[in-house]
Amino acid sequence: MNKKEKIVQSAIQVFTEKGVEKTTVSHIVKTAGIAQGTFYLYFPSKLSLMPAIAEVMVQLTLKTVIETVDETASFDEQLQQFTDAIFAVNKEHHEIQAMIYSGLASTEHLKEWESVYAPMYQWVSSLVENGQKQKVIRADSHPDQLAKLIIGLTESAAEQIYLYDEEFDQDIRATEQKRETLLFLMNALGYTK
Amino acid sequence: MNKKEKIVQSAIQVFTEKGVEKTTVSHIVKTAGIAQGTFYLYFPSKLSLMPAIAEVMVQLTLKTVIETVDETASFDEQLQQFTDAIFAVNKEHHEIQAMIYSGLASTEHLKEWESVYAPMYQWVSSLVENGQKQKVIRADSHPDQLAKLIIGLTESAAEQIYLYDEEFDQDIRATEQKRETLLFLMNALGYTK
Amino acid sequence: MNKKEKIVQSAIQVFTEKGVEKTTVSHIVKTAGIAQGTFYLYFPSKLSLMPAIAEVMVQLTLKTVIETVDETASFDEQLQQFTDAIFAVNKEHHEIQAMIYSGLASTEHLKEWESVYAPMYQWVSSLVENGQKQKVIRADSHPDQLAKLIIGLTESAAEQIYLYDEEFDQDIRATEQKRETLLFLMNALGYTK
Amino acid sequence: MNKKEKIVQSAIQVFTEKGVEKTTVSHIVKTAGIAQGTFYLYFPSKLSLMPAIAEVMVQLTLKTVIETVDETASFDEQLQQFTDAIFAVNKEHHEIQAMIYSGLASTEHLKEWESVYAPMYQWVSSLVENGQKQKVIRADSHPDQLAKLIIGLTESAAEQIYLYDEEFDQDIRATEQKRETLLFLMNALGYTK
DNA sequence: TATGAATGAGCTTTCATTCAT
DNA sequence: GATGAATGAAAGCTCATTCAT
Repeated sequence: MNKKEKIVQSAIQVFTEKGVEKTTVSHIVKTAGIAQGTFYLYFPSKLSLMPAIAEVMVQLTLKTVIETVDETASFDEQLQQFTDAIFAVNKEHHEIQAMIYSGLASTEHLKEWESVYAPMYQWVSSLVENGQKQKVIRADSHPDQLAKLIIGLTESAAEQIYLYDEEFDQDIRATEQKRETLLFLMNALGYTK
Repeated sequence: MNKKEKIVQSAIQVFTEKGVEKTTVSHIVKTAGIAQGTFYLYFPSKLSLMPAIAEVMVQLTLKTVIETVDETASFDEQLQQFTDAIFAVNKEHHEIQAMIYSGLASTEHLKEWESVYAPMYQWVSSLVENGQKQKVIRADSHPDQLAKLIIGLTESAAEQIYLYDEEFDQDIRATEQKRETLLFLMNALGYTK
Repeated sequence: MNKKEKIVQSAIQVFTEKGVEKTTVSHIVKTAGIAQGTFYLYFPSKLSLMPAIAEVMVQLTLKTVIETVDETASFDEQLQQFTDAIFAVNKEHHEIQAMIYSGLASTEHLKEWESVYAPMYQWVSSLVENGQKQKVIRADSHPDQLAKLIIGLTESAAEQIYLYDEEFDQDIRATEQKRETLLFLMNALGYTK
Repeated sequence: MNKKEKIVQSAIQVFTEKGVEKTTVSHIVKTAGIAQGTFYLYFPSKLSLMPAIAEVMVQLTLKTVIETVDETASFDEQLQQFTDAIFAVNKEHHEIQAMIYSGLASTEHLKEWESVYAPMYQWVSSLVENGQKQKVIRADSHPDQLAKLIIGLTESAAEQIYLYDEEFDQDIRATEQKRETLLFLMNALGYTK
């Protein structure tokens, strides 16, 4: 792994462990095992890290989604696998989600958000398009529009469990929330097999 | 207005104007017209402001929702007015949303989130319950569950426009997004008039 | 007890519990059960407390000495009782000793030191004078001079045990130190029965 | 001189000039000619300076003692030179003495006191041991015990002059106090030539 | 007398960034 | 490229003191 990747990985790790507000460049470089100054060879500032982290996180999420979803399965099965994947990533990295929000929001890197998140949108958009082609879901909305709403809904549903909920009985509530989210989604898409 | 309220109001104002990262206690107290030390009479630290701000924002959102929604209107009209209200608040205060996320997430005040957001959940839950009683929406999900998903979906839809999108053509895209969100919601709830 | 005395007593208590550096006027008035502003009705500033505390402490020490020493006993017995008394007070209030040092030293109240400490010096001076009159100790030094050295020696001996030593085996080391101090003193005074 | 030494030296200087209560880290770093942040590279807090200062002061005292005392002189001459040295250091740095007391006392660094003061105790203990070997002083007390008492007595005697006394006629009273202290000491040690 | 909320100067401390090596 | 000691602006926070009640 090269130094730049190492910095991003360490940053994700430290943010996850210590939280956003309390993470410093010093912590990150210590975890990465490099010198303070080396950081600035790869990133012009601390804030410029954020898009890189967001990108890695989106890639990780997309990778998890692709690995979890069986392309040969039916649409409803694929949608269920998709929500499972989103919930799984969120469970592991819920701290980072908040960081991406605030990190991107407080910089001038907002414009990069769309391009960073694009592959994820695209994947879901394709899923929706297939469903429409198979005529198992409604076709009166554009796949891109539906993709946005599906992703927003599923991630916020996961956050409600993993970011704000107490840990007690978390798994049970997660299962319930996933079931409800899927039911909600299927209805929203007008699914009929 | 007492000093504590003044601090929270000023904090919201400054955060909205200057952004999260660049706001300091010093800015807040200057805006509030009080002394630096007075801040610490009411809040033990800077981070402990966050739950108070979140509470005010949720109250403001709920107030906007209540004012916007016509209680005598039909369910579908009420749902549309609800999404309008959420989008309107988000347009005005999108910076604060990110702050609440990161502020709450980075402190140990997460447990307060549920109680802070409770009135909002309750309101939507009642709306859903009415819809179910009128038999215009499906009743195979609990109103509380649906409320969570409705709020999550609508707010994430609004954020996609106001937090991350460019300002160019924002209103047009907002209108479109609202329309799609409402359509999505109506389907998700199995609405039939 | 009037308010002024209450302030001094509370100050001594808080200094003993929390240490010098960490004691605030706020702590003192809370312990005294009075309002913040009331403090300044009795003392013009925080530092002006120090001489009052010193005075009380010296009075307390003298009171302990007078109560402990049997006036009808022989000189060597009285000297032993004196060291016992000094060690006893020091054990109880060692924190205050350091405070008096630094508190008086860092103010412009040093001149008051002599008058505050005068009764103590006088008492020991009388003891010495009696010893000289009874011809059990040497008379080639002035009683006042000897009194100063006796007090300085005994207090520093006590401090070595109670201020800086670890608490483990403290009583044993205190006993030993007292014995050595007394032997040292008796020789220093040229005691012969 | 490295930065750490520079900080300690400057701290001693500023404490001596401005007094304990009024010295700030800001003053110290200005005197040292370094940046504010550099201070915290070497000392985690302001209070953690105290043991380092104490150590330097003890070293300085010991250095003065060693330079002043003629090793080839007789025991009584050496003892006189020792008291001269202690009084000389105290005259120069009486402010620091109070600071060491309060600084060490108000922190959790008390345990370090013994190790900081150890070389001084050792030196006097050796002096005493030599006296005992030459049979010019009594040998019924352990040299370490006597060393403690000698140092405590001499320093408290010096403090009585330089810390609390007025400056008027200070030299005369110092001379007198030194003479009395030496006489006291010689008797205490049972000196016979 | 007594109060205690309010003050604000100034403290300690932090940490993103730089630069000589 | 890599280092890490040094920087210093600026942050969070404290607390002796004041004053309207």
